[in-house]
Amino acid sequence: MREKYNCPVEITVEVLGGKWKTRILWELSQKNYYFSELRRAIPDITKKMLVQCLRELEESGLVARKEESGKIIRVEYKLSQYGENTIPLINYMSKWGMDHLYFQRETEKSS
Amino acid sequence: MREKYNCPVEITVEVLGGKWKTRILWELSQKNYYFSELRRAIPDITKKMLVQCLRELEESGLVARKEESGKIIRVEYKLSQYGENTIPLINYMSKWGMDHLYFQRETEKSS
DNA sequence: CGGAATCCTCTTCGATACTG
DNA sequence: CAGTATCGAAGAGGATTCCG
Repeated sequence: MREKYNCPVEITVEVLGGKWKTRILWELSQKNYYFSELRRAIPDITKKMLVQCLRELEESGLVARKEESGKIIRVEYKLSQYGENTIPLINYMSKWGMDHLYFQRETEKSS
Repeated sequence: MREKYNCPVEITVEVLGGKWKTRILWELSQKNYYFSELRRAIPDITKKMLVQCLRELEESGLVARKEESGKIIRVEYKLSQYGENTIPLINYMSKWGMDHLYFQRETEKSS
């Protein structure tokens, strides 16, 4: 986090910006995921980016990581309690995206 | 716009993503701006990026551009009627950013 | 004033290989 | 299974110059 922001949306862009973070949060808003499940849910993300984004979301306090040690190690990811505050925002972004897609399709037709 | 999306937030990221677009929309949600005013309102953006982002927001149908021809050319930018639909989203992102800043400051204290 | 056009840098992201 | 570590490509963004 920087020291000074001219506008609060800059903070949001800094924390949730980039290609993948909102997508990951959207998945985690549906249910908890093991790492490998999350990869299957987002097939086009690379392992590296998934790890990297999850780490950064964890650092931001939005995502909680739980290691299940056994013969095979599984790691569960879920929204932290605080992270659940992002759900309305993610839902809003999701709705806006769908509406915008519809708008685009309509304006294409009439051109 | 692509053809296929796995998740609606991808659309939103594609249209509003990047460092500047939400910031510009936030300014335009406050009032209409002449180009030069907008530059002063967002001092850290370069002229190139401002022009580029405004063009893309125009193409997306969110921003309207009005040229005032006179001795000196002035161009007014404002949200299009459709673009006003982004205001609630921008406000939500703004509120989330402020809340998150507060959260970060608090968790820093206790560490 | 409001751009367009280059050129260049830096970050983001992807591909691949390796590890406990 | 859930990661690290490197390397390289691509694209976003910045600095500068020129234009009507």
